[in-house]
Amino acid sequence: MKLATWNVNSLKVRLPHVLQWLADNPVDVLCLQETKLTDDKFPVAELEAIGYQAAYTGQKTYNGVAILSRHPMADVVKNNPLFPDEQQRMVAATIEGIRVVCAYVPNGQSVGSEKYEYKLRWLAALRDWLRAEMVRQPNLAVLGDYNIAPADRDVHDPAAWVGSVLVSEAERAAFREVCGLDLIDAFRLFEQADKLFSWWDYRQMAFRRNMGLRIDHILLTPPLAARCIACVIDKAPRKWEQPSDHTPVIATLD
DNA sequence: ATGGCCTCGGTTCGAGGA
Repeated sequence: MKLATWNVNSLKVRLPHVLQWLADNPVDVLCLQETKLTDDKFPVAELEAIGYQAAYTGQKTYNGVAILSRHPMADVVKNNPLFPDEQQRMVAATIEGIRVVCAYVPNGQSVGSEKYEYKLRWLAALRDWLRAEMVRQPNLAVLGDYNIAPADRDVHDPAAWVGSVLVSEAERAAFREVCGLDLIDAFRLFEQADKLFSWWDYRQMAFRRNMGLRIDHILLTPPLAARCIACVIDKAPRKWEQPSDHTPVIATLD
């Protein structure tokens, strides 16, 4: 069983990339963020043609999330019932006995801004909802763009980034609170090389210079962590023409 | 040097992302 997450930064622009990536990597589940599509524009037929069904919730211009699955999906929930929100940032479904949560955590813009406070509130509500959800379904995976680099080793230049949005202490504390529910960062279950990231700015030739952050994560409850035999970041699509600024993360379960 | 680049909406610039 392979579960993956990818912020595609517009599914309209990146549909060919997604189709190509799934042809190369026929994962069981792919969580997408920043689809930026209203539901009437979601490419259901194109995905069905390659064997994936979809649960999705989107809006014009911003945000939008989806779960693509080779297997049937049950109990689809759109957004956090504990956090009424115009912004479409979460979708969940039960697939092959696993509660899959796809999350697009707010960016936060800058420390102390209104959007930053919204990010922290959003994360607190996510934690509260996950706490209840884990009781109902101990096999739970939260995949997505967290917009948080959990530790300095997830940052290409910690000194340059210190205190700024995506790495600030309050954001890291919010991330640790989610992990404190007993959710484990699948990537850190394994020995990993240094300087592996999931996002690079489009500017400054950041990808070529590996000036990145690891902000896309797969969190697993202990029963799933025990089944996890690999977690990798696939840099390949970041080298393709007209890429997303994020690249996929994949967890393999026994 | 506090911007660089990309996407969107909707026009040729501003907002937002990270």
